[in-house]
Amino acid sequence: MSTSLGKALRILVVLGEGPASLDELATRLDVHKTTVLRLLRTLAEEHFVHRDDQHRYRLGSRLFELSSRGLDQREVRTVAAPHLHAFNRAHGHTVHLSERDGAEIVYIDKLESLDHVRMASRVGLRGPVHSTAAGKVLLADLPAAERDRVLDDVGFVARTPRTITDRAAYLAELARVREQGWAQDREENEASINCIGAPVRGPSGSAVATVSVSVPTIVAGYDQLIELVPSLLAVTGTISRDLGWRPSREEPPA
Amino acid sequence: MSTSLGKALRILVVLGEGPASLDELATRLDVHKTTVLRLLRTLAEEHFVHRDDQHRYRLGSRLFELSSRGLDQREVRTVAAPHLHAFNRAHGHTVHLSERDGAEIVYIDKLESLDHVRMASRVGLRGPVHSTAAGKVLLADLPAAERDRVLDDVGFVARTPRTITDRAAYLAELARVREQGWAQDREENEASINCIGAPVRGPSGSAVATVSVSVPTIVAGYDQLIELVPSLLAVTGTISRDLGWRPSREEPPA
DNA sequence: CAGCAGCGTTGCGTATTTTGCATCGCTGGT
DNA sequence: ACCAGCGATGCAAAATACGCAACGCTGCTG
Repeated sequence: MSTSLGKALRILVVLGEGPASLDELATRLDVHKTTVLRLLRTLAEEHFVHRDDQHRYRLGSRLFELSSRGLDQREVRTVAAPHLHAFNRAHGHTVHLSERDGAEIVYIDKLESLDHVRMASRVGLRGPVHSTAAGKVLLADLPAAERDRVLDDVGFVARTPRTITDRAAYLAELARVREQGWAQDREENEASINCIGAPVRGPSGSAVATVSVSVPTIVAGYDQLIELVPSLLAVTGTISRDLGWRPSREEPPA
Repeated sequence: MSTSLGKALRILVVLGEGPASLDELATRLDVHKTTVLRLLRTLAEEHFVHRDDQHRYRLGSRLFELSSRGLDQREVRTVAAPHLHAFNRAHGHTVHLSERDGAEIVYIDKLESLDHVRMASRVGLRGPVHSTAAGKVLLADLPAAERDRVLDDVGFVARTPRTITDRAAYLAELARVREQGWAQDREENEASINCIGAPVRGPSGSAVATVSVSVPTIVAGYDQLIELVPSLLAVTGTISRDLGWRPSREEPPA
């Protein structure tokens, strides 16, 4: 639509991979130097990009500020933060808070594992809804009509040999998740990483976000991970109540 | 320079203040609805902006991802993080890590105070170099020539009645800071907030960043804040050594 | 139930903007 | 001192964004 804006945004994305010079950017994006230069100038004026003494560009402070502001605008995140910290300190595993956006989930908070094995995930990153515990949790809770509409957009690409790639099988999995109140992902999204997730509910009773725990198989086996389920459900329960959820109603009216 | 890009960036800035509708954005920015719509579409395509079901726009996940990446690219931040956490846990006050950018300082990390009184600062925000402890630290360490060049860009605006607004007085203050190895700010940047800061040094011996502690006067008086100086110097010393600084040389060769 | 108001959306002609080229200037290396 | 590499600039051509006017949808209100 707006081509110059599109180019500018792609510049930012490329800079996300690391600092770069004007030339590098022009080459990587296949845009003429002069264009890139001018876009960089406006980006720099607004501090979206920073130009250092050696004419290298990197992401600028406005981006950090906006991100911080945007994250704070999410009520779930603010409410969940202290509980996630406590949970992370208690068990030491990587914890993610995610929301759904169409057929993808987005990490809106992440707490690093205390071991030295770290995951490559990151706040703002997106993942498929069909291969993650977080995705299963959020889809399981959706009214059938909306869920089906979302499923139409799911490509069911096999991320690992264990990924569920069949719509019917996935629906069965969702039923299981709904019944037991939490979801698992046994190396379905990333090889050597297991994950469990449970829903955070808002005042209406519907799932607004998910807390999930990711553990590399070398750190802890599946059985050990499953032992964390009660603890995980306790955290999501607390966060939900803090958000105004009233546990009384068993089933949301759908 | 690039007007449409400029408009798009301003859209992002406005959205930083909170979600908004197409109309609100068009009015606030004084840009025609149709233009805003098209810019929002390209922004949304790249996930810089998110459009929810009710046609309200908010900042999108790409921003969060880029911010997270950009912050990780700063070595200081990664190295400093664990030490800052420890310091924050030990004393409970707001801690900032900042770098200099021209005549301003930029917060590249922030740890919240553990009391309920919180500061309005934020990662990515910028502050004047002449009224903050962080600014004093970073300027004090600069070679005279470069320092003078930076000072030419300092407006010396009075942020509070106590702000140093005189170049000569500021130079004297910098000399004091250089001598004692740390800086203070007694309600010079914000009324009712005192602050102390100390330099983080890189392998070359020059200050690459600052750690500063901000405390509202109602929480602790100046004298109590000063008691933290040894502890603060210990943290910055540790971070500096982790960055490859060798304490042997007393004075950098300048 | 009908009419209305508010808001988002679209197509199109105009004109502003961006673009790419050629050229210049600076810096750092040999 | 020269050359190579890279960043910066002015200008003319052209693609692009712009603003207008009008449409359609949704949710009120009479």
